[in-house]
Amino acid sequence: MGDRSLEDNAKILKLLGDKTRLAMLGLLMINECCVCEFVDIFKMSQPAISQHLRKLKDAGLVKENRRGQWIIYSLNRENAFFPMVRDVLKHVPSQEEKFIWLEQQGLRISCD
Amino acid sequence: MGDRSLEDNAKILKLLGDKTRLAMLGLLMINECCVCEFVDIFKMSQPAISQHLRKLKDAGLVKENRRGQWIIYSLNRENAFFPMVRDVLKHVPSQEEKFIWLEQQGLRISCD
DNA sequence: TAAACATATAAGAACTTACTTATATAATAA
DNA sequence: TTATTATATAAGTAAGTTCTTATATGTTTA
Repeated sequence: MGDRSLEDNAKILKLLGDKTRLAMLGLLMINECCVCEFVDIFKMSQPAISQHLRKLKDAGLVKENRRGQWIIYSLNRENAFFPMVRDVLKHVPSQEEKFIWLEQQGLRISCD
Repeated sequence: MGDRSLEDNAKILKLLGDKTRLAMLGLLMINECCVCEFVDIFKMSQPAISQHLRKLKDAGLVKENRRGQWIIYSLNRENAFFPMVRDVLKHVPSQEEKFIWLEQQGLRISCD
């Protein structure tokens, strides 16, 4: 039965069902981002941010790339569930203002 | 900030992030359905089913209609998040086989 | 090399979730 | 009216989630 696939979909949706992770994905849809930027944006402890990113990485939704001392996270557009995530994010308010705010604070690290 | 709306989106996605509720919505996208049919389909206790439906109803995603002794649940297509739910379900395997199975078992109640 | 910075991991606490069993409510049928 | 059927609610429990603080790892800079 196709219930295995349904279950996989549900797992991805559960990951999206947290406002921090949903916003993270919204941000990554616009641009890659490093951990310390997420910390500034969400005003959340660094371990809390790391743990959210770990979940997204374990699901294969994001990938990491070390750039010097920073670890830059980006969307994994090859993931089987990426099309669903993209479609979900079309219904979610744009997170662009958060990048703008980051830039205004002089806290921007990763540039495109 | 638009974070209130983001949070609302996340709440809906959290509801979809459970395989039983996700399948329920997939079924309701095809046809309305009563509680006892859900019980047969998911082979789950009646209170468990009722509690899942309650959450979907509290979020405004489904509505109920009494038909005699049965309470028939259907999608609330007027809900602000319905378009997102519809788009999500496009990425989820069809639940139609569950209705077919129900019919084969002679357990179908609600007809369209 | 030592200090500072960026990130990850571990352990634990508070809260939430998804069941369970028992019981209440409402409609129908005998 | 009584029994049966369909559904909801309540209370309790086990497991899961999301933080916290403390610490470890890896990189850069002085």
